[in-house]
Order: sequence, then structure tokens, then C-alpha cells
Amino acid sequence: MSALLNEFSLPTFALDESLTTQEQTYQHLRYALMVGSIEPGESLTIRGLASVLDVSPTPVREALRRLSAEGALQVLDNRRVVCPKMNLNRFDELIKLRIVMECHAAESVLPYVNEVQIDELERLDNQMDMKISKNDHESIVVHNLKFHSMLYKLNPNQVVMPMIESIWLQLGPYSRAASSELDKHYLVDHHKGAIEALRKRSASDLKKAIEADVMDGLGNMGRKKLLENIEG
Amino acid sequence: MSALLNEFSLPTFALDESLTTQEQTYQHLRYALMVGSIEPGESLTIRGLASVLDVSPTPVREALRRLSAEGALQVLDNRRVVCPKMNLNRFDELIKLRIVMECHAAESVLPYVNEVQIDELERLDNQMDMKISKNDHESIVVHNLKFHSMLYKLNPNQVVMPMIESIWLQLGPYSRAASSELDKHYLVDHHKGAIEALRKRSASDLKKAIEADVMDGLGNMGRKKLLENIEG
DNA sequence: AGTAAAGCAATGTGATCACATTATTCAATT
DNA sequence: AATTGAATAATGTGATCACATTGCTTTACT
Repeated sequence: MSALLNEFSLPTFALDESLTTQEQTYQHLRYALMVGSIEPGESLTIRGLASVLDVSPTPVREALRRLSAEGALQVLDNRRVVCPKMNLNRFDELIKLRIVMECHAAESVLPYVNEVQIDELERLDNQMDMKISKNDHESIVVHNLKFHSMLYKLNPNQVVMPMIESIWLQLGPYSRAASSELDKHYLVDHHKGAIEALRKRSASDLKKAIEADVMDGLGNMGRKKLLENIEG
Repeated sequence: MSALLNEFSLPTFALDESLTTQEQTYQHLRYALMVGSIEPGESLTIRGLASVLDVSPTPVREALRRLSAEGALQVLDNRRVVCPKMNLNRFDELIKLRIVMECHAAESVLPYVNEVQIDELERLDNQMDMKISKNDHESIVVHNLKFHSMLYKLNPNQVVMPMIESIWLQLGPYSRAASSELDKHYLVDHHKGAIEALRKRSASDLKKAIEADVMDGLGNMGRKKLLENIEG
């Protein structure tokens, strides 16, 4: 048996039955990638996933194509689909790009935002702080990305968001390895700082908060882990 | 007969026969979108394209999913696939994002670049200037993007490139409408300026050249055209 | 003549099959 | 015991079919 995705490695996920099977399959895999349930290097086969998800190969094929087009999966020369492995260069590029794009997205929110929306954002962040047990990787990731997503979507015109989500998908599989048990205790986010910057309508403060949030969250941890692997 | 894609609207394009049918179909449609051969609003049907390209529906389906995932095509609620229409807000966001991303990509090239590569880039640009008849939209677009692509790929680690190409794909269909016959005569690029900045290893000059190239190329023309349509 | 309903054509989706390619297993040979 | 070879299994790709939904045309009725 190869390192196939087994039924236990896919997290449970509430799915809308009215959606097409392809869409459900896509969202299922997408979620699994985002929260790090699929390991870098793991290979995904059409028939394997089809049997696990109990659907025909057709919708799985399309879901895999979609995710490959988004950069979340990699199609090898053998035509086999794998979850891409991480290395220091790629990681650095991803983090740098994430900061550039999220700072841009955050900045372009400012002309549109109003106080009510900022209040809603703050409420969401507070709710999340209450609920999260700091050692549950999945909920930390989900809630952090939900905050960022809600922030950038305050700009009603959306062309950046899909690209930011593409970066999240590419970092997702590595996020679990990056956040070891030890580091999690030091995890802090800069969401409060971002909200404060929003209220002041300060673009520079907002960008500082976003950059710090990315670096202190995944950036520094992931880099440290990758350097450890090179040395030892 | 609906506004289907007919066989004459797809530009001829040298295809590698060794590639999968799906890959060929994808590249065919991708090229057509990039050079503006598919009009905004045009709807693409699986069976229609399959008969035009003389393949079965299966590879067409996957190619359409891929392009939709890249933002090049839009899947409506009816599940029909159309080439997205352009409006002023989306156009502004696309141009702003293009400048941000291409400036970032250009800047991150500097640590890697050497003189030989700059010479090659200059040679490519000179060759293109010779060959191009300034009224041929398709070759103008192709060669301009080829220059930008070659520049950014000097950074061997590639995670930005797919996203930049996604923006090109989204601007492509509108590019033909944007560059009216009148404006083409004023078309100038800032490639020489970019090469000069590369030689000086000046990040700020390079970014200025890229930004000017985008604005003077599509940016100003497209914006003008869109404003005309609103007023009259 | 205008409108609504019925009939028909076109489309997307999912399933299944055939085929070529690739990967793996197992046995034979050195 | 290691390696090469054949045989067997697994996989991706493309084609075809059935079905439900959507879009359009034609017919019937007021």
C-alpha cells in the first residue's frame, strides 16, 4: 500500500448537499490542505480519493485539476498528482509574497471601511479568542484565516482574494510541521493591532500589523524548522 | 445560434502533439484569451469547443475548469462558463494588482541576475522591436508578455509567476477593446528603461520602469475606454 | 396580437469503459 | 544475495452514455 490518503486523514467538514459532487470534493480537499491534513509529498490518486469519498472518479479528477491550477497541488511528469514539498527558497518566496499581497489587500480596504464593519471584525476576533484551545492546530488556522479573509473582503471588489487563498493553500500542508508543540505556546496574533490601525485609518500601521502577524505566525516558525532540517 | 466560439475566432497556435489533449486544449484557449481572441461576455460550451477543436468533451471540461480556477473564466450559477466582462472597478483593481506583483517580481530578480542574462534580455527585446508591425495586436501582446516573463523568471524560484499570468489572462480579453486603432500609434514600451535599471541594479528605477510600462501600455488606454463607455 | 404553456434542443454532470503508460511484485539467473 | 527480467497491478486519459436541468421555439388560447 502506497502512502495514499486514507479516510482518517481527511478532516470532517460540513458540506452543502446541494452543491455538485465536484464542488464538494474540491472543498473537502481544499480544507484538508489548508489545515495541514495532507502531508507534503503525499500523492493523491483519482481512484483512491474516489473510493475514500465514495464518489466516481470524474468529479475527483476535476477537483484535482482545479487545485493544481491554484498551485495547491503539483502535477508531476508521470502525470501523478502530489502535495508539493517545502524547501527554504520556496518558503521564503511564499512568505514574502504573502506579506506583499496581504498588505496590498489590507491597504485597499481603507477607502471602503466603516465603523460598523470594524466592530463586526472585532467581535469575530473576540469570539475566536474565547473559543480556541491554543493547542488545536486546525482551529487556530481556520480562525486566523477567517479573520484575514473577512478583513480583505471589506473591499467589495475582489480580484486579490483568490490569489491570497492560493498562497494559504500552498503554505497549509507545511503549517502543521512548522508549528511544533513547543512553539504553539508562544503564538500570538496581531489582530488587535490591525483593528486599531483600521480605526485610525492608518495604512502604515495596518500594514505593520499584517506583516507582523504573518511573520510571528508562520513565518519565523517555518523558517526555523526548515533551517533545523538542513543542519541536522 | 448563440454567441458561441466559432472556429475562426481561435487563433492558430503551434501545439506539441506529445502533450495530453487536455493540455493542448488548455493552451489553445489560454492563448486565445491572452491575446484577446475571446470576447468578454462570450460563453464557452463544452460540446461547442469539443466539436471546434475536434476532441471529446472530457479534455475540454478539464481545460475549462483549469482556466476557471485561474480566474480567466467565470462559472455562472447556471453552471455555464463565460469570459468575464470588464468594468471600471475590476479593471482598476487588476491594474493596481498587476503593478504591485510585477514590481515585487522584478525587485526579487535583482539578487540573482548577471550580465549575460541582461544581454540576452536586451537581445530579445531588440529582436522583437524589429519584427513587430505596430498594428498587430496579437504580436504586440505576445512579445510584450514574453519580455516581462523572461525578466521575472530570472529569479529561479517561481511562485509569483503563475499569479502574474493569472492577471494577464484576466486582462487579455479586454486588451483588444482597450487598444483602439488610434491609440496604437502612441504605443511605447519602457523595456529599455528596465534593462538600464537592471544594469545599475537599481530596484527603484526598475520598479518605475515596470509601473510605467503597465500604465502606458494597457492601464491608461483601458481606463479611458471604460470611462467613455460610461459617459456615452 | 400578446402571452402562456408545452414540446424540443442544448448543456453540464457524473458514471463507466477501454486503452496506454507507469509502478510494483515476484521469480529466474548470475 | 543481488540484479535483471517478465508478469501483474494500478493509474491517468479520453470517449461515450444516461440523466437532470436549463434555454429556446413553437403552438394554443384569450
